[in-house]
Amino acid sequence: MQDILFDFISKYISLTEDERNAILSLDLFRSVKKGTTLLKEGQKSQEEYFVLKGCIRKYYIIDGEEKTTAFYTEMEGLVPHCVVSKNPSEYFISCVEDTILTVTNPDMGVDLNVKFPKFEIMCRILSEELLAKQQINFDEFKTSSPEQRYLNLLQKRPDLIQRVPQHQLASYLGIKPQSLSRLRARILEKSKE
Amino acid sequence: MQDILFDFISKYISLTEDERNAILSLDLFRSVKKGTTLLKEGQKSQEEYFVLKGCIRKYYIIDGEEKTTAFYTEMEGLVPHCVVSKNPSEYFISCVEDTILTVTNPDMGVDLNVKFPKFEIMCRILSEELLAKQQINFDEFKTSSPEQRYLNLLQKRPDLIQRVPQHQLASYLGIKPQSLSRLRARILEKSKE
DNA sequence: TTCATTTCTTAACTTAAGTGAACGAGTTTA
DNA sequence: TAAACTCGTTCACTTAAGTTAAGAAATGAA
Repeated sequence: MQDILFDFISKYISLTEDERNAILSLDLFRSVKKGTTLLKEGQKSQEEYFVLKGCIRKYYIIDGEEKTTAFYTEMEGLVPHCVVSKNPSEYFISCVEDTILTVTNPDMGVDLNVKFPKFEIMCRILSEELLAKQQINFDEFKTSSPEQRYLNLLQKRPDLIQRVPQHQLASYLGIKPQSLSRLRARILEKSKE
Repeated sequence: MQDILFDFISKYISLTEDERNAILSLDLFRSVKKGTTLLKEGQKSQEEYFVLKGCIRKYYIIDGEEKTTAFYTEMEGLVPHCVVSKNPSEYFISCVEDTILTVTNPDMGVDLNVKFPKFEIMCRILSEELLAKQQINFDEFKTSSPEQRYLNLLQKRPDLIQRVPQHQLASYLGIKPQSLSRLRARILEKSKE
């Protein structure tokens, strides 16, 4: 399981045996069952997550309705906003599938960064990459219709459509579950012609 | 003019006289007239911008139509995606108003980071803050209707609605100019009752 | 298995956004 | 100054998403 993590890290920096052991000694790995809630609205958690296997989602509850705004799958990391802001969380995080992830907190990051400055570099690169990706995603979302967004998702993350319930996908696309159903039927109808 | 920049930096790190001079010696400041295009689709620019005064916008041209996806005003910085990806730009950047900004390139950043490691720290903090803000923004966009988005903007950045043309605001809100007009009329109508 | 719950789809109706066209006000250009 | 543009608004019409409700299918628990 560790191998997945080290493979990922090796894309950004190379680690010595010592450094690997330092990481392993932190005991980061956790297995969580489908449906487990990792973070609740109102909590002041300090936990950061990195998904090794499985899928977790972020969602708000607005007027009693769940609004899923993000999914994180293999090789994707999530620093909840409350960790950065030190305020109570505005949202929930829970497991869509049985999931294996690493759980860290900012102090551990600081420790590692002091011992191994390489880490600071990797974190900066990761954060910049993520920001760039995020902005492109946001732009695509703004400039396209729900139908285009769905077709786009079908291209870019076909796995998500398989592994995630429709009603969660719907709010991820910014629409209601009924509209997603209808939209899918419409696309199917078009493709028949 | 420099004071604005140093005031901003001082929120994150404190600078010595030497460091200030090193920054000033780089000759970063540029004044640009309203309407000037800083970056065109297809270009491989290496320029990063930080707005000291004025307003710039990022827009795509899709099917011959301008789609504005972001505005950057005082104290906001922008690293175009093409700088990170080294690919031709997917979008344009131009000035909504007469604007004063700093223009840097990644090499200058690297130089500064080597001479003054503080800079690396500030960049990381900025990038993390920005990512967090960006994600909250995206979540809000996904979970609200065009009308809610407009009302939200009215709360959070009332200045934008004054200084930016309506048709640019419209695509920023993910809708057509006509729809924004109608939506505003609708809100006005409601508030009369 | 059976019952309850969740999830997905369908349908009818409402509401709002997209589209195409027209108009007036304000700007720019020749 | 006149013509050409740009910008915002309005209107009529089309299309798609929101809403409410109902029912079928899948899932989970007793």
